[in-house]
Amino acid sequence: MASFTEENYLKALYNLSNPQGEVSISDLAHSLNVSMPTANSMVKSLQKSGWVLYEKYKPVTLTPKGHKEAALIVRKHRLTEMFLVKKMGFGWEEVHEVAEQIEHIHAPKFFERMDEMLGHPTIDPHGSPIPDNQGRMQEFSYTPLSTCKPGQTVQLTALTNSSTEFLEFLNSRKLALGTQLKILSREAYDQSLVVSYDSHPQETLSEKVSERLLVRILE
Amino acid sequence: MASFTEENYLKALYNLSNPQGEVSISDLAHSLNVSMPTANSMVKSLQKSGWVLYEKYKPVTLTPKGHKEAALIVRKHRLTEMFLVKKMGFGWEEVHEVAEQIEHIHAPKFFERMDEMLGHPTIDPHGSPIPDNQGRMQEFSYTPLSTCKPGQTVQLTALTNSSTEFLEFLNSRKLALGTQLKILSREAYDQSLVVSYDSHPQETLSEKVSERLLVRILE
DNA sequence: GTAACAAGTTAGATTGATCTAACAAATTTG
DNA sequence: CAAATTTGTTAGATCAATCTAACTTGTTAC
Repeated sequence: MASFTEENYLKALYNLSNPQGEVSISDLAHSLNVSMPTANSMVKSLQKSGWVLYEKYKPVTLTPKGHKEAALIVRKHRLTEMFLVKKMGFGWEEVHEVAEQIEHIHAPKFFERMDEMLGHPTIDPHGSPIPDNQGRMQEFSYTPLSTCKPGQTVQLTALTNSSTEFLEFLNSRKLALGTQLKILSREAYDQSLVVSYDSHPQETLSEKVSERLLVRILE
Repeated sequence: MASFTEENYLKALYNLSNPQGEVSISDLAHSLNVSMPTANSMVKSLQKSGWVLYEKYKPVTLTPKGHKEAALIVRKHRLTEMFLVKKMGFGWEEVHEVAEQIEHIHAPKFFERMDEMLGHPTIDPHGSPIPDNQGRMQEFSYTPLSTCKPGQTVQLTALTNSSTEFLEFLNSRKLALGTQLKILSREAYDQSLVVSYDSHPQETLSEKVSERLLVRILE
């Protein structure tokens, strides 16, 4: 059984993995706000318990066991976020910190009930996929809005960043998952995009914003 | 800010306090399943942080600050139990362990929402009072069924013990909070009571059971 | 290809929470 | 009341998780 701290390391490794499943000690330490020696010694201990593979001076990779454990923690996190939004009336910008705590609760039935009450959702309130109860996560291939072309119509489907500040920015522009956007033009100088949607005939989105918005191209 | 462990000590002190608000080190250690030296050293550290009053070889008492903190943890525990039963379909015998974990979540709004959704309940699923958001708890003066007399009609209002086993026993006899019982007779030998209620014309309850059932006398 | 820099490691200390062994104080009991 | 028992304390060790300082390895840039 992984401790609270170990669970946080596993989750960080899961989220930081590159396509080869590798994470550097320095990225890990950074992401968890601990020093490199701390991350280093924790990785050694995770290795002893069979959660990760690790060799001196090499990047860390999760074992299948570690990968599944991490995915199930992410599942609990995302189910919780969905529950807070859909069943308890929270805004999508408020749920991260609470979910960060509730994801460590050991009570399978509690999360199974959430899952049922939500009708077995496959994405969380920010469009991120929810791993299934075996820890398998389907990969969506969404396009960053920043790579779309003027004239295209797209639908906002997910975010690459779910910080409170970003979500509050989206709220202020009335941008939500599902919103259909028409791309009117791109400013060559700073790559900002001018778009229209709903009752917003013209709205400018900086590149910083548009690269964090994932969309499905409609036409 | 109290740690997870400190919160458990505060809650134990709250629950174990005698009418003078005192708790012995040995009761505390017992209740938390730690050794006496552990409880002793933790009490010293709780004292340094202002949660308890303590002198060598004397019982421990909570300070007003400690008492309020403990009451607010108990509030989170009992609100959670009620939420699990009323909003998520759990049985009253299943909720203790989950609530034991969720009570440590730091997220005022999460518990405020539970409270609202439940309509500001004053008792939990086992009839125990829920402290208000200032940590004040109203005292009910219920009567143990064991002290009632044949001929009386009473209503089951709370329990002094909420162990899974006891709750499952009550389930098996279809005894729930609110059930009205008529006391038919008492067996002089073992103090067991014969009662009738609902569609149970005759049911025998041992003294061990009847002293854990708290009732309001109707007539 | 070596110097500079970034990344990773080792050593050693600290803190919180726990333990056992040994001793001391308080309480109960014959 | 003195002996026995229970309760409480001190001392010293351990383990998980963290740190800083100092050193080593690997990578990058000229």
